[in-house]
Amino acid sequence: MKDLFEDLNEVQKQAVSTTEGPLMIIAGAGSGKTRVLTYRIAHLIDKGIDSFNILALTFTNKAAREMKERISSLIGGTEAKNLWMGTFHSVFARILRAEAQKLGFPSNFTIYDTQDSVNVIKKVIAEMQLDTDIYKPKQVLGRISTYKNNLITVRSYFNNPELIEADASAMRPKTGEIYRAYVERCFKSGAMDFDDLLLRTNELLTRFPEVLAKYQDRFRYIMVDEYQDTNHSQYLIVKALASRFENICVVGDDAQSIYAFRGANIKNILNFKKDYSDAKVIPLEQNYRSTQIIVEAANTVISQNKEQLDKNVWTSNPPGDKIPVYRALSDADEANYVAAEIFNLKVSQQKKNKNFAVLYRTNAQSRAIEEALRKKNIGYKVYGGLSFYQRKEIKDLLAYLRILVNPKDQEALLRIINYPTRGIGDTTVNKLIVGADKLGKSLDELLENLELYFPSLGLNKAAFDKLINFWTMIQSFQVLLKTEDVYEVAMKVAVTSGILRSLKEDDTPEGISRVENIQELMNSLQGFVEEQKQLDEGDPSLNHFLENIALASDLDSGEEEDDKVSLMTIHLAKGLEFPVVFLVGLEENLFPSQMSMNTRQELEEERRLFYVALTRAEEKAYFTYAITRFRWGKIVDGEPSRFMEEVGEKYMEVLNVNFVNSFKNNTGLDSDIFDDDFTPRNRKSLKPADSSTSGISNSPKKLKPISNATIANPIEGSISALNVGNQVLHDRFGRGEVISIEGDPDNAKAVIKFENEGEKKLLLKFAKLKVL
DNA sequence: ACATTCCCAGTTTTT
DNA sequence: CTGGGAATGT
Repeated sequence: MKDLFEDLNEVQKQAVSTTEGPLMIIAGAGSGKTRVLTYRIAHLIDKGIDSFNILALTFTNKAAREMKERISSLIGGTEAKNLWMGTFHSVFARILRAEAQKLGFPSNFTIYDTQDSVNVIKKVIAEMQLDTDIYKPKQVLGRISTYKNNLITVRSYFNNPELIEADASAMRPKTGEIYRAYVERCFKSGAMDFDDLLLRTNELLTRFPEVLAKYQDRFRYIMVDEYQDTNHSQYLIVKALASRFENICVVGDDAQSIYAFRGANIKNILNFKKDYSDAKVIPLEQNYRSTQIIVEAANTVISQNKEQLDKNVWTSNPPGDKIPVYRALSDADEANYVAAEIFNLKVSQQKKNKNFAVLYRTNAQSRAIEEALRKKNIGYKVYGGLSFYQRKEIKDLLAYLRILVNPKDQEALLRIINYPTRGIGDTTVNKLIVGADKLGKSLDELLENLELYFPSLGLNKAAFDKLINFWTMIQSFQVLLKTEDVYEVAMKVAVTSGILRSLKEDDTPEGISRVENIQELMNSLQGFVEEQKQLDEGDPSLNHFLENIALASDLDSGEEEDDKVSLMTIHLAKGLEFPVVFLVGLEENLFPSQMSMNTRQELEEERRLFYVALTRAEEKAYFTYAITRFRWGKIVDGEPSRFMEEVGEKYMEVLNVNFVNSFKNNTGLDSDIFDDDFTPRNRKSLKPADSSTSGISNSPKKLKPISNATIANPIEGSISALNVGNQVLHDRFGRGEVISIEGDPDNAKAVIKFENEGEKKLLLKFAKLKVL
C-alpha cells in the first residue's frame, strides 16, 4: 500500500489529514480538488473507518464514477465497496426507494424528467382553461421548482400571503392552484420530479426522526463536492444528516458557482463558517492545471465580482502563450477558424482530437462548429443538448417500460395509449380521464377492470374493444417481465407494440436513424443486464435501469477512449480539463446572455461562467467572436463580449483586426501614442492573421452585405479619428468625453468621462465608439 | 380518428 | 431554421 501523502503538497496534506469536525476546502480552479477528495476518502478508510459510514456527494455521476475508480486503485476495490458516492439525486432516490411507503409513494415510483413535468403542467393548465400565453408551462414549472427547492410546499404556499401576492401581482394568480394540481397529479401517478427527490427526502428526515437517526448514524463522515452549487433543499439535507457527528467536509469554489438559475445558493458556501463555528477552512490556491497567462487572465476577470471569498490562485507553471482573439465575420467564419486551428495544431504539435474542446454558451451554437469540423474530417462529439434518452422514439419505448414498472404513471400511459396509432383517439381518452376522476380511480385501475366500469364511461363498443386489446398487451408484457430479463422484455415490447414496424415504414434518413436509436437502446439494455449480473450486488431490474437513465446526464454515456474533439456548453464542462480550449461566441447578448444582464448578481454569475470556461484550459485558450451570426434564422449583429475587455490586452493577442489601414488613415492622432512601442515585433502582430487558415478573407471589401454599422470597423471609425476632447457615443454608456488615450495602437485604451456612468477606461478595439 | 399542412414561438445554462 | 400544436381536410 502506497503512502497516501507522498503525492500531495503541504496544504493538500492538511486537507486530507483533517478528518474530524467540520471542514471547508476552498479549492481554486485546477488546484487538485479531486485528488484531495479521493485521497481523503482513501485515508479515512485506511485509518480503519468502515466505508459503510462514508457518504460522498458529487455533482455528476461521472465525477462519482471516476472518484470511485481512483479510490479503488488507491486502496483496493473491496475496501471501498460500501462507500456511498453519487449525486444528490441518485443517492437520495435510493434512500427514498427504501422509505417511500412512509410518504405514501410506491417504492417503484417513477422519476419524471423535465419533459414529463412540463407535459403534466400543460395538461393542468389546459384543464383549468388558463391562457398559455400568460401561464407558460415552462415558466410555471420553474416557479414551482423554486418553491420546492426552498421547501415551500403547497400548504406553506397557501399559508404565505406574500407568495400569493407576488404571483397575483405578476398577473398569475392561479399559480398556487396549478402547483396544487401538479403535486396531486404526480402523487397519484406515483411519480417524483427532480426537485421532489430532494424535497421528499427533507420531508422524510423531518417527519420521521427514526429515519433521520438511522442515516445520521450511518453516515458518520460526509463529503460534499461542488458545495457552491447546492440549493437550499440540498443544504438542509446535508445539515440534518451531519448534525450528529459533524464530520462534514465541503469542497467548493465560490468563483465557480454557475447554477443559481436552478436554485443553487452561493450563500451556502459563503456562510459555512457561520453554520459551523468551529469549522476549519483550508484554501487550495496552487493551480496545477493551467499556464500563468490563463490563470492570471481568469483571476483578472473574476476579480471584478463583488461577492466572493478571498483567495489567491497562482501557478508555478510556465507563462504559456497569450490568448489569441479571433474576430470572425460570421458564425461560419468563426467555426472555420476553429476547425482550421485544430487542424494546424494537430499537424504542428501532434495534438490529438481529444486534446481539444470547443466551449459555448448555448447548445444551439454547436451546429456551425460541427459543420466546419465535418468539412475538415475532424472527429467530434457533441455533449448535452437533446440527450439520447430524450428523443421521441426512445421516450416512447421507455414509456411502455415505465408502465410495466409503475402502472399508475399516467404520463407514460397517455403517451403510448395511442402510439402507435390503434384507434384510441382523444375522445376516448378524455372519457377515460373524466371517468377516472369521477370514480376516484386511476387510469390503470379502470383499464384493469374495464368491464366493470364500462357502463359509466359512455364509451362505444369499438372503443371498448380497442382498450381491452391494448391493456391485454400491457398485461402480457407484465407477465413476461416476471420470467425474462429486461432486454428480452423490451425487445418484445418494441415488436409487439408495433413501434418498430411503424418506425421502419419511414425510410427517410431521420426515420432510419430512429430505428438505429431503438437498436442502440436495446444494446444499452443488454449491456446493463450483463453488467448488473456480474456485480456482487447487482440489480438487473427494469426499475433500476429506468432510474439510472432518468438521472443520467449526457456526460455519462461517452466512450472515453474515442479520440474526438469535445463540443459542449460551459456548464457541462465544469470539472473537466483540456489542453486546448476554444471559447467561442464571445459576444454581448450571447455571453453574457441577454437574459442575464439585468442585475449585478446575474452578470456576476455569467462572469463566473466565463471564469470556469477559461480555467478548463491547460496549455492554450482561444477567444473567438463573430460580428454577425445566425440566430433563429436571421442574421444578427454582435459586438465583442465585455469579458474580453475585462481580461485586458495584457493576456491577449488580437489576430485579425486590420490596424494597418487605420494607421494609414491616421490624421489627427497624437503621434506619441504610436511612437512608444512600435517595434518591428509589434508591427508584425498588427498584420491581419493569415486568412488562408479560415478560408475567408478579412478584407472589408469582400464582406458580405451586412449592416452599415458592422462594416464600419470599430477601429477605423474610432482610433484613427479619436482625439482627447472628442465627444463620443458608446452603445452602453451613452455620451462621453475623451479624457486621455494611452497604450500601443493595437491595444490603445482611452479614458472617457461619460455623462451618466462616470469615468471608464475602455479598450478601443472592443469599445464601439462613435465620434460625434 | 387520423394525416397533412400551416403557423408560430423560441434559445440560457441541467440534475 | 426547427419543432410543437392548432387548424384543416379526408
